[in-house]
Amino acid sequence: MLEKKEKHKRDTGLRPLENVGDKGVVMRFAPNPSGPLHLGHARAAYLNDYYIRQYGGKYILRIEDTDPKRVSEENYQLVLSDVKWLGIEVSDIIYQSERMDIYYDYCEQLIAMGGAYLCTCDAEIFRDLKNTKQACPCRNHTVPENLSLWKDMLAGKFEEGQITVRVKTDIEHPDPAMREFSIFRIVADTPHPRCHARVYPLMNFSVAVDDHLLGMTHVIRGKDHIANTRRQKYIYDYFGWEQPTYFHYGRMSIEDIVLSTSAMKAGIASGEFTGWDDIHLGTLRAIARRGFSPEAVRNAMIDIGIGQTDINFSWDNLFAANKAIVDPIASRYFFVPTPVLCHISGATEHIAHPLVNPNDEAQGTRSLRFTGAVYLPGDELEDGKMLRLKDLFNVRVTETPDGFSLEYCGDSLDAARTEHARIVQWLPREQALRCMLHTPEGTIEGLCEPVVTRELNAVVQFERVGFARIDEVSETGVSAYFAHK
RNA sequence: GCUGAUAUAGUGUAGACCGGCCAAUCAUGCAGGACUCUCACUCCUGCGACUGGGGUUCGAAUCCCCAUAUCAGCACCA
Repeated sequence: MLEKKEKHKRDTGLRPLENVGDKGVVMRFAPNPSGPLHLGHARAAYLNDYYIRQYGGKYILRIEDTDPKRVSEENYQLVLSDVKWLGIEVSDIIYQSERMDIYYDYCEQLIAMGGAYLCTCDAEIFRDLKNTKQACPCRNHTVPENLSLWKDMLAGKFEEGQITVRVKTDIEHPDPAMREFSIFRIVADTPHPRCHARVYPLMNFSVAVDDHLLGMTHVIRGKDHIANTRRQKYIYDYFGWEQPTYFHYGRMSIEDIVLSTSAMKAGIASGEFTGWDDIHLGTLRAIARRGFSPEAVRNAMIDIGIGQTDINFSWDNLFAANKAIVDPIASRYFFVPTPVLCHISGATEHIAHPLVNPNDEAQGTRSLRFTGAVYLPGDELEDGKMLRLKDLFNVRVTETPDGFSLEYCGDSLDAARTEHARIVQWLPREQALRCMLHTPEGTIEGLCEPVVTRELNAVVQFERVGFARIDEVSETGVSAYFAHK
């Protein structure tokens, strides 16, 4: 039994969790609504989701919207719809902006027990003191003084930047990151779309309070939070709470893709990108548009796992994961890139019936009627070569001063095989629809089967070209996005 | 500068906590082959890695130290 478990563990990739309670685990996905979700978010979302599915329990979607400068009404919707696309098992949605009173209350408690003080020092001055392990004068406030300042802060008696609440840690802590960090600030002039606050908790406070109140058993987040975990320990200790079990996964860099929200925003504003779903971006919307399924992203992320090592995200691995999902179900069609119209002499009318999916004959066939002229991929035309038009017949190519002339040379597949003729995709002159195939490297103009129009939003395989998602169809043409080979 | 972490094939990952069964797993990629009316799928074969140096030990990918490289934090962002 144990041996079996060991083996299973390896198959699924992620190591088992310790400290799992009777009711399973409570974990969270906690995005900040400052833009749409991207592949980096997907990793956090799926790693947590993996364990919820494994052990049962609760998966809390916590919207961390305590910085009014970074949130907007539009972004909430983006995040929610992206979460939906991910298909994770969310049991509750919490908005931190609705919990301000809770944070204020706990802050007051923390002040009352001497764990925090109000600091009116200028941020830069404080930083210099902190860097030389010196306490600022505010650290000596008495508890009543602090409580009174806290009330004044809440009452609006200070301007933005004039006062902050700091946790009393250890001003001589060897790690400068641990010394007396801030947990509340004033944001005066930026209204919050969802609450009427002026005093906002900083992440280390709201996260610690919420993780405890919501009963988190395990937290999986990026290693940029390692220091925060240790800072939050001070808060847990003051309140006598027990910290959850943490995992901090490493940095993931992604080649050839724009990931930072600010860079994306700038690019969209300048017109470099068409929008959040521009295929040069690493947003989930872009990934979806290119024809990747959430399951493929999930599998790729679980495969990457939870390690602290910094990694290079590999498109190859995502391609393979997506292919595994899409190949069995994608309908096959002909797409002819850089098409050349060719007349074929010596052939009678034929109707070809290529399989919609060669691995599943039940999906039927499509039919292409040859009446004398076809479009062929320009790259395949070469003087003297025999070509096999897939599911149709063989032709001999001759180069002439004004192009290529093709001559019918039999139906025999065996003949084509013995001559090592390439089997190529083709389209009848009468059954060819304009098709723009967009790839991150550029757009390929071509033609496709007219029935592709019924595949809107589906991923198809253009034979010998690759998988693509049909993004737009009209009577005059099709727009498709290339996923991978 | 200070603090903390990480380092296994081209890429990702297992093994490291509890040293030997690891001349190192699986996937992906690449190369070759079989199958196939797609350069897809499936199948077979092959390629390819323990950052470096010391130490502990009968024995080290695994423990310790140093070096190097990379990353993170040191915000009144998350």
